Amino acid sequence: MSIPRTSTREHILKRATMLFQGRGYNGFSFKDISAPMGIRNAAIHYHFPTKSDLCSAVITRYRDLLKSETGDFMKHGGSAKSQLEAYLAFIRHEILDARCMCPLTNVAVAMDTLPDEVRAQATMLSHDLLAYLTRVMELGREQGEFQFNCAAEQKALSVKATLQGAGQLARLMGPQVVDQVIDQIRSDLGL
Amino acid sequence: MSIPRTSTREHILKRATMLFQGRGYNGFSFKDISAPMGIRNAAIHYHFPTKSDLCSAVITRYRDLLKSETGDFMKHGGSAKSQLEAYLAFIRHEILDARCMCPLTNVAVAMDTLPDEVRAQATMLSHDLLAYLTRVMELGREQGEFQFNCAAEQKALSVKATLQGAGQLARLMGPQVVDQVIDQIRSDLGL
DNA sequence: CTCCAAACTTACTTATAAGTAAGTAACTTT
DNA sequence: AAAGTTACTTACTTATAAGTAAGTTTGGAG
Repeated sequence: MSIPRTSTREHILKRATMLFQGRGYNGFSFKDISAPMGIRNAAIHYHFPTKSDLCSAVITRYRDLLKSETGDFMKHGGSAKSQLEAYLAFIRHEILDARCMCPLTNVAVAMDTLPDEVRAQATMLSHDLLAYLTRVMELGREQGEFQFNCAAEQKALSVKATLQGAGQLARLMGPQVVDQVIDQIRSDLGL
Repeated sequence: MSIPRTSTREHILKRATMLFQGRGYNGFSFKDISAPMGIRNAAIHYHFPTKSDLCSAVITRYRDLLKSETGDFMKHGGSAKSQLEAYLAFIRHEILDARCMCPLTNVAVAMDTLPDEVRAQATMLSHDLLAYLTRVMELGREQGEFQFNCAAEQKALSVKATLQGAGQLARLMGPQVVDQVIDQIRSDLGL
């Protein structure tokens, strides 16, 4: 080889992310990554010994992304409404443009067939995400931007659940579902 | 063989339903059905020539069940609140007791890897379900039981999305998630 | 009693999956 | 310049998947 040695690993991770979030753990194989890249399956095994390692890395990466995007808010607070809108825009983009789902969806579905490590990473992601959304809800209510009368944790859970469902229904019923559901979330928060 | 000839087909369908709703299309094989039943894979192929036929039958069955449970209400109306509660109880049972998801979840996740026939059945199920929930919302508002200020279709969509998400999050974060999310749905309807 | 069809089993094929071992080209260090 | 390390490839193994063809048992109809 000659051209882009260093970026192969990143390339693999990106394709694995698309496939994992787009089809689920059992819905893709190493070939789906290697063939379009013009490499061999063994090259993937070199960077990620097992499929478990590969998919764990996908989720870890997602967690890292989330952490870097929300770290500031988690520490110092800020506008809850703009945080929520940013997260909604991110999810909207993943569903409509990338045509993929939150990793939690894919893990939940295949739960019983997954390696422990993947499950463990997903559990951590779920807690990261819920902690973040809970903080957003909490501060949003304090700041008078959001209105709801239950625990912030419960509201965060409900919002996240609704967004998870939106991704699914969009695939079956069409893209317009996403904005309808997102509007309903806003409306239920008094926005 | 000697014992229960006639019920083999039904037995296969029941196991396939559990597996399909529990692990997704790509998360189980014929062996997962045949081995615990003490039969051979070929026996499954006798009743359902392909995996596509089998999974289509699973969804058709689910649609038939829904139709028979909701047919009366769809034709003559009735108490929307009791209809909603019945549906919530059904979903709650599937998640907590049967530990499985709505077929729509599993189809949506594996969408790009599924046979056309399975996708088609799932699309029909999604419209059946949404039509039903829309009717429930519509009548519930007319009867003064529910309160919301958007189209009944949109509210139904949002409720369904939230329930889909509840099933996923329950697997990752624990069973208590389900009742929290369901309570939030009630609350958002003014119940 | 015989024949026949329903409901299987045995035995097989073909395809694809994840994973491994050994070899190789190129850059890196000493 | 020699030796080692990185990043692969080739070639393979083992397991499992869906699906098929041909044979076998069993209960019932004529």
